[in-house]
Order: sequence, then C-alpha cells, then structure tokens
Amino acid sequence: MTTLSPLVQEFVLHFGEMGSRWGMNRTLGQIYALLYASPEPLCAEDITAALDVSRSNVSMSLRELQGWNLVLLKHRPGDRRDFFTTPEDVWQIFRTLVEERKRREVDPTLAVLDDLISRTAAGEGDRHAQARMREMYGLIGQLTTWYDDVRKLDNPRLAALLGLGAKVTRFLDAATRLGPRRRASKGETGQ
Amino acid sequence: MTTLSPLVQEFVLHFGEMGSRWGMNRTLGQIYALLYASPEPLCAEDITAALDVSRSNVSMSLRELQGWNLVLLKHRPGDRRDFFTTPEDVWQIFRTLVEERKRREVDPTLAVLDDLISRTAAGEGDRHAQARMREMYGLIGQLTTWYDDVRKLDNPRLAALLGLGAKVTRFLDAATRLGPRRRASKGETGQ
DNA sequence: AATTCGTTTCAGAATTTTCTGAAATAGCTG
DNA sequence: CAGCTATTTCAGAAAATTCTGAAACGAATT
Repeated sequence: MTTLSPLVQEFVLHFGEMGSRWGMNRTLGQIYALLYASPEPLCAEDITAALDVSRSNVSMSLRELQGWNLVLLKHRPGDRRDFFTTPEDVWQIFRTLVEERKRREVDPTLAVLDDLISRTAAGEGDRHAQARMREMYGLIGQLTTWYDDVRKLDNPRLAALLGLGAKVTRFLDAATRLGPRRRASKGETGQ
Repeated sequence: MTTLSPLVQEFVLHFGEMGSRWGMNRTLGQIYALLYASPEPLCAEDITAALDVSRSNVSMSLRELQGWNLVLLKHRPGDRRDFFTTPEDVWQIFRTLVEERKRREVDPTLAVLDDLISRTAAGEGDRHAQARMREMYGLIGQLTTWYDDVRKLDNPRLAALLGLGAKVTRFLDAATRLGPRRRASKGETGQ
C-alpha cells in the first residue's frame, strides 16, 4: 500500500475496518474505497499493488462486489484487461446498498416468520410466541412496504423527502387528523 | 435445546443465524429470540438449559445485550437471581436497533470523512478523492439529519408516516413545487 | 467469618472466516 | 496451435472470532 497518498490510504483503511460491520470483509471494503476515490478505473493488478493483498483475493472480491452492483466493469480500446470503477451517482450506490441489505437481512426473516406464524401452536407457550412473532412480522411488513414505496421515488423527490425532515409532521397531522402535537401521554414513549 | 417446542426452537435458530448478519453473533441472536418469544422473564440458568451453551457465554452475552438496550433486568421478590426480558414495545426495539447501528456503522465514518475532507490535498489525486468524499459526506449527512428528525416522532406519528407510503409524493410535490411527476430525464436514474 | 448461591472474568480451545499461492482455465495473436 | 497475457479456482494456511471451563468474585444468610 506504499503508492497511495496518506489521505487516500486512510480512507481505504477506514473502509477496510468498516467493511466487517457492513456485512462485507476487509478486502471488499478496501477495494471499494480505492475505486470510489480513484479518478479513473483501475485494473486488478493496480489494486493488488495499491492494497498489497494477493491477486486471487482481488479477483474474488471484485467478483463479489460486482454481485453487489457496487463496482462496474470498464474496457479500454486496445487493452484486454478488465478495468473497474464504482457507479458515479452516490444516491444510486446508497439505493443499491439498502436493497442488498434488505435482501440479506430482512427478507429471510420475513419468510421464516410467515412460516412459523401459520403453524399450529402446540400449547400455551407457542400461542404466546406466535403472538409475538405476529407483532414482529407486522412491524417489518410495514417497514418494507414503506421502503418499497420510497424506493420508487426519483432522486429529486427522494432528496426533497429527506430535506423535509421534521417538517413532515405537519403533513402527517393534516393527513391523519391526529390533531396538533400533544405531550406524550401514558403508554407512549414519545421517542 | 431439548426443552423448547419445535416452533420456538426454529425461531431461536433462525435468529442465531441472522445474528451474524446483524452485527451480533449467534449466541446473542439466540438469547434475544428466546427472551422475545418467552411469555415470562428467564434467568441465566434457564437460558443455558434452553440453548445448550455455556453458562459464561450466557453471562457475557446478556451483558452485551443489555448494552444494546435489547434486554431488561427484572427481579422477583424473594429471589436473588436476575431475570431477563426484552422490551415489550416492538417499535421501541426497532428504534434501539437503528440507533445502535447508526452509532456503530455511520458515526465513525462521518467522523473520518470530516477529518479527511479538511486536510490539505497533496496533488490532483487527493483533490479528486476529497471531492468524492464530500459527495459521500453530503449524502450521509442528509440521511442522518433526516433520521434525527424522524426519530423524535412519537409512535402514532411514526406509524402514520409509514402508512403514508407512496402517497408521500403528493405532499412532496406540493411542498417543493416540483410539479407533477415527470418521466425520468437524462442524468436521473429514476430509481 | 464461613457457607451458599449466583454472577463474572479470562486464558486458551474450538470454530469460522478470510486470505494466499500454485495450478487450472480462458482467450487472444502471430 | 504454440506462446502470451489475464483471470479464476480451490485446498489449505493464517487470522479473527466465538465459546468454554475453571477459578475468582460478591453479596446475602446462618
């Protein structure tokens, strides 16, 4: 990793560390960061040199990152090597990331809950457990349908939604007739 | 794990597997699931028996789950053992979970980006890298301020926001004067 | 102050995940 | 098709994480 400027190097190392927390691994995070920060596409050999990891590791990681849609393949005329970049639009990257995490972290759970809830309960304990599972299923279901809606927004509208922030309550109150904001009463956490 | 009904057992095992994908580990996930599904609080010994993991592992994991605010300590009169449950309100659990992930996954990155952006660039490459970092910083910043706003909503209002789903565009268009929904034009991905 | 019951700590064992290097594969080019 | 260059695969090495058992600790009780 000797050819990188200290600035980029720190960026890359940080993403390496975060990689593990984001369901990737160190190399995946580092490669992504390197490509993200690089002004032009890099080939596998460049990456090997820059990060000082084995050529095969780079190859496997690039393949996986392509599976995540987080890196793109580019070709140069008269050069048969593969070059790689990250998508330009950070919003698109964000959408991809969320989509991917939903697929890996949420969907399987939803499927299991759906199955378990429909089983016939064997006793009082099961009955209670199923009630709890239904609560969880309901919550996750609401979140995912909301997400499915929001996901369809184009970038300007998504940005607008984010920009709205707290002001969204005004519309909510108007739309749902909850009336003006009350003090939290017993039984509501209020946050 | 012989004393659990098949239904609860499957639930527990699934959460064990998912645990790893959610930044926990298997035992953490299993204990949480067990407590979540259980009709009443359990003590550490109960958990050891139910999951067939070592007593010390249960102890450490309970401590960590308390750190995540995902399990609560309960006491019974005339019994000096500690008993544990999960918070009742699934919304609260969800809030906790998101908060915790933000703290672990987002905040550190934001701090690093903030630092790196303010450094003086050593060359053209650094200049480009910093521009990219600013893009990323801007996106994450927007997301977190939005989150900070939404987090303050009480449960009914949060539910209302979710219920709104796609209809939110109407308010957005009204609020931002973007005009009626257009076809995506060049430079917008549209999703 | 010794006993009992419950909890915590921590070194190292067991397991899982990640990474490497050597060999296989694939696809041009002359 | 022989010779290159670039890429991929995969068994096992290396590293990181998770788990255990034995011992320490703490606090109430006799």
